Amino acid sequence: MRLKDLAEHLGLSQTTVSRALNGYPEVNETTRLRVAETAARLGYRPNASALRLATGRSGAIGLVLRGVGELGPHMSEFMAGMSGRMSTEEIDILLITVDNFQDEMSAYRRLAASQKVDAIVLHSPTLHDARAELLLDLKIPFVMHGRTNIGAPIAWLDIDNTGAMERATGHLLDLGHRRIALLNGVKGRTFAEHREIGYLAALSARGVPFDAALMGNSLFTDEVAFRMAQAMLELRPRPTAFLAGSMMTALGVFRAIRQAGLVLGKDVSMIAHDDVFPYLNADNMYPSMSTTRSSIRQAGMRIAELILQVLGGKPVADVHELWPVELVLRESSGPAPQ
Amino acid sequence: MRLKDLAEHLGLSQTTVSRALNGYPEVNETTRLRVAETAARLGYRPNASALRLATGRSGAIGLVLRGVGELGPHMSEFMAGMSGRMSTEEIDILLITVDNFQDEMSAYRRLAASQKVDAIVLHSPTLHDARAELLLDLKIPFVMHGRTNIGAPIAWLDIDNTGAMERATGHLLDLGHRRIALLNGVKGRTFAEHREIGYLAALSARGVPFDAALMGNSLFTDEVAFRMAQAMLELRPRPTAFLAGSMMTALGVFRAIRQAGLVLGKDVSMIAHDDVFPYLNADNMYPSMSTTRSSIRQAGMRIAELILQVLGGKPVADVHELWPVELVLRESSGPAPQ
DNA sequence: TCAAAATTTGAAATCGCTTTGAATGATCGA
DNA sequence: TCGATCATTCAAAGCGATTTCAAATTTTGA
Repeated sequence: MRLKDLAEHLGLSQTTVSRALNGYPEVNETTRLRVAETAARLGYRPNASALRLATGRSGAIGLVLRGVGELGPHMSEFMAGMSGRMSTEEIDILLITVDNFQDEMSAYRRLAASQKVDAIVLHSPTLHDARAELLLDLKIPFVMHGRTNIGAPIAWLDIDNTGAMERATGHLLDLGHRRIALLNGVKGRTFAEHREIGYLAALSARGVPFDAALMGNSLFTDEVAFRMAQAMLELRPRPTAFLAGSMMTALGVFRAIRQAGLVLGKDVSMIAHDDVFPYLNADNMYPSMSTTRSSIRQAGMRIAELILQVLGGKPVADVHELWPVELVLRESSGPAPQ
Repeated sequence: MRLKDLAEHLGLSQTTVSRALNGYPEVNETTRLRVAETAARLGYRPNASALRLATGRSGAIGLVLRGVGELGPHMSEFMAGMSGRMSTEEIDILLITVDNFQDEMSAYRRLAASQKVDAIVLHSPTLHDARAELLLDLKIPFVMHGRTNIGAPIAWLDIDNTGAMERATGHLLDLGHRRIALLNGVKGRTFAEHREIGYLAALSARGVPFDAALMGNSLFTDEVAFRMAQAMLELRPRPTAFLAGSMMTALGVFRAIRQAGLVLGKDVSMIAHDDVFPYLNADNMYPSMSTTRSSIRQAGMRIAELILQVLGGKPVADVHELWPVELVLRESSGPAPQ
């Protein structure tokens, strides 16, 4: 069913039918109704490719994932949020995976040249993100989940990682902990750097010296977290508290603590960052987990909204959101042991 | 940079340039080289919309997720596999989320009418899947992850859920367990029904009666698993073994076991189904988890391959794959307590 | 009542590519 | 040597929508 067929069926020109369906004012209300009714009855839908070619808009926004490994629980929650919002607008998400940084860059070039997407979502930025510069250069609209420091203004949404970590660390210090381990994200990523800043700020505010052996940078998986925590627990004096970068990390740390014959919430405290996975609830853990909490799904939803704003012409310099992070205290964090 | 510009730049017609780039035989080799070199140098890429319109192929395959909740760890692993394979072919994945069954059906109608995708991946089928019938009706190629029972032949890839569950249950029975709880997936889903069949088959083969109180059907999340396991552990005589439908489920069961003051692998056994999440390793759990194991990521990869075959014209009746499932015994399963 | 303005419709150009059918010049065979 | 064949190129017609510009019809106003 093409527009042409529909038009013939109605005894009208393609022009009029097109206008009627797209809500242009210069079409008789009676005609519009007749067209709308017939189109619905016959199940007409404009051919997406033709529409895109004619309008120049692709109706899709791109998401490039580095290494198939990036499509983990964080990303899937984020996407769930994004796509929930986008589906309302008949905009879909184009998913592309690449193996390395070089491929990611050329993926953006391809996307730009082939005009497959109207905008791009950039995630997990580094402090000085080359991808953002490229997209700026390619003049393809984008919104960043996180922040970066390049010359030009860009649209972003981020959570207050520094503040969250400063509060969490400060809280543990107030409970008497002096050896607090930080299992942070990969070095160079903005969020990890921000968290480190918050951590260090809290330490120095209380005059507690920083010990490099208590800081680890890695992916947020159960396994590496387990290994790092295990190693740290062998230090003497050993850490009495852990700051876990994610719930997956927390799982690994938890395992290490138990394996060392220690009790979480008594011998060792932990505060984890919780991105709010529906299938892994901090409240339901045993003991329940103290967390710094911010829904990554909501962030995805909001970023979709911001993209629409940017596409709608809002200046990117005005599209900045810094979300506060809750500190939720539960059983896993308590006073330092004597 | 349009084809036209490139052609003018080269002093050739669009026809020749197009042919040269697409590897048609009727173009002089010297010319082809010159075109290819110039195109690369100028960074020419055909406009995706125009190309799609001209060829009638959209270069994308669709994935519709029901309820934002479906985009969980299973799906993200599956997608990682798919997209890894697809990216080689310059085919991208179009992600659409819907809120309910009705919306999912109309999403397919839309996809078909607007020709946004060349094929669709159908997942989590029911025994008699209406979506498959719709797609058949809409004449849009698709491959199913799982199986369903509709009249016509369709392309599918599935794992041997029945066999896996039969072996796992049989193994527990051999260890002396008589009250074995099954935390299965949602009723009506093919995989859950298949697992139930395997479970019942093993029971009846050993003459052990089935107790409906020991079977639960639900989503695979930590939380519901916890609650169901908790309730089951209050039964007298209580179950001495659990079959967990997923690793998330296993986490919840584990919690319930601990909370009941029992020891996993001694007082209670458990075998979980492991879809192989890179961030949640059965080997690394404590105690390590016995599993029925099948990589959902590999399934995604393979399904991408199958889609390409179907698009290439392979008859769907010839596209069937049933993957065996490993049974990996670790510490969480042991002899029934006396 | 009749020209001017407003309303409603349609023919044709356009988007950027592929592909058909024709044209050109070079090569071949007898 | 000359028509037939082959290799190479191109002009133009699609693909299915939107949109410009013009035409037809109706309404308005003096």
